[in-house]
Amino acid sequence: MKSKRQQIKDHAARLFRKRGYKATNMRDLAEAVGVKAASLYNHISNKEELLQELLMDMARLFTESMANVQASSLGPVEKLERLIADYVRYTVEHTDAISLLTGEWVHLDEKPKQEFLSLRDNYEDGFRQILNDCLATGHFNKIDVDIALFSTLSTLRWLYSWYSKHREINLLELETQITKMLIDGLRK
Amino acid sequence: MKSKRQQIKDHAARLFRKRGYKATNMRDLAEAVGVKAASLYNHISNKEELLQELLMDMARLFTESMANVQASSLGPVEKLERLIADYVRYTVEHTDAISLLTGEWVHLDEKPKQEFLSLRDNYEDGFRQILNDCLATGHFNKIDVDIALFSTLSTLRWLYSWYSKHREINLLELETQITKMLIDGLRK
DNA sequence: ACGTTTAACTAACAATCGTTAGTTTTGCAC
DNA sequence: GTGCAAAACTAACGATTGTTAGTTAAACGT
Repeated sequence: MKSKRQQIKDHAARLFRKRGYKATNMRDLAEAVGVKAASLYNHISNKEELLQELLMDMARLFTESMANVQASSLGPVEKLERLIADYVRYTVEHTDAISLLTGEWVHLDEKPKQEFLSLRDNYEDGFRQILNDCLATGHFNKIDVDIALFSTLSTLRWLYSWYSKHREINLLELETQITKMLIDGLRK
Repeated sequence: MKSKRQQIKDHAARLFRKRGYKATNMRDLAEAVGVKAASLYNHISNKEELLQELLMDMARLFTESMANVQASSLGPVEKLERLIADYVRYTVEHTDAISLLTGEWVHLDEKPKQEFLSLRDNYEDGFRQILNDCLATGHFNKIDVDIALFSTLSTLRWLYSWYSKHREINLLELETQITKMLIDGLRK
């Protein structure tokens, strides 16, 4: 059974996603958990800690994913496929928390915000590197690597919203489709 | 010279984007405009009206774009190209307001929220229709139209954030690259 | 120059928020 | 059953918020 702290974090993720961090108050969060507001503070130290942990938990997941891929001996395209597959899986498994990555980090205090953005930048750099290796194989269209990176990450970052309306889809099928979409593109 | 009301809306867009709607207070907005908070109410009726108008102004732009494309006699691929070109142009011309489309609409009251989402759904439906026509020409990979739609719109919706870090790029060049990226995809 | 409208200001309100203090209840070790 | 720690509760605080009332200054047509 999940710890009370984790239950609070789960409900927080759902509410932060639905109404935004700033518009979510501790009394509503408490009600969702089934408790009075003051009782939350037996398990957490403050509101921002919740956002901080939710974001950092996810950021660490992506950092791990990147480290594993980079340490592997796969070819560049297989590496790209692995990154995409991880992203899709994280999205399916942590839809609410993942959704916070897009916009809610602006509400972090300066220090944790920089920490978060730093991890995010590292991930992007790793992604760019691998994408660059892919383009260099000659099996891809000549396209600006920054544009390709941005477009790919955009699709992945929005996936949570699409997935929320298509929960019935199979994880593997989703991975396949997204990979095909991103790597093969539209035109024959 | 811009009306005071428009100046307020411009500053609101910038602040709403930077800190989020809920985290932006009327005193800070007033200071940005160069006025005391109470003075804002000589030009606007309340805070939410600002968000509402900013979002609706953009939504109307997209509705127009779609109507024009649909009324044209272009082929499906040209229609798609036109939609993409419009989106890119709007992003460059109204970067701050466009950025609000992604997440800040959740803070609208129920009625304007439904109105906004309705326009958004109509746009998506129009886009899906045209994308479907494209796929039917046989010059594209066989791919789920919902996935293709989602991926395409994701890229366009995130464009503002990429553009903000690459302001030096030429509008036409950006249009070309994005179109190429989205329509040709990565692989030869 | 004068009167009127427009828009600025000061001050303060009512509501809401995150959080703390102090107290009571719960649940488990023995 | 008793004692103790964990976690719930009530009540209230100080700060911040959007907004209004009432007043003064600026701008403009005549």
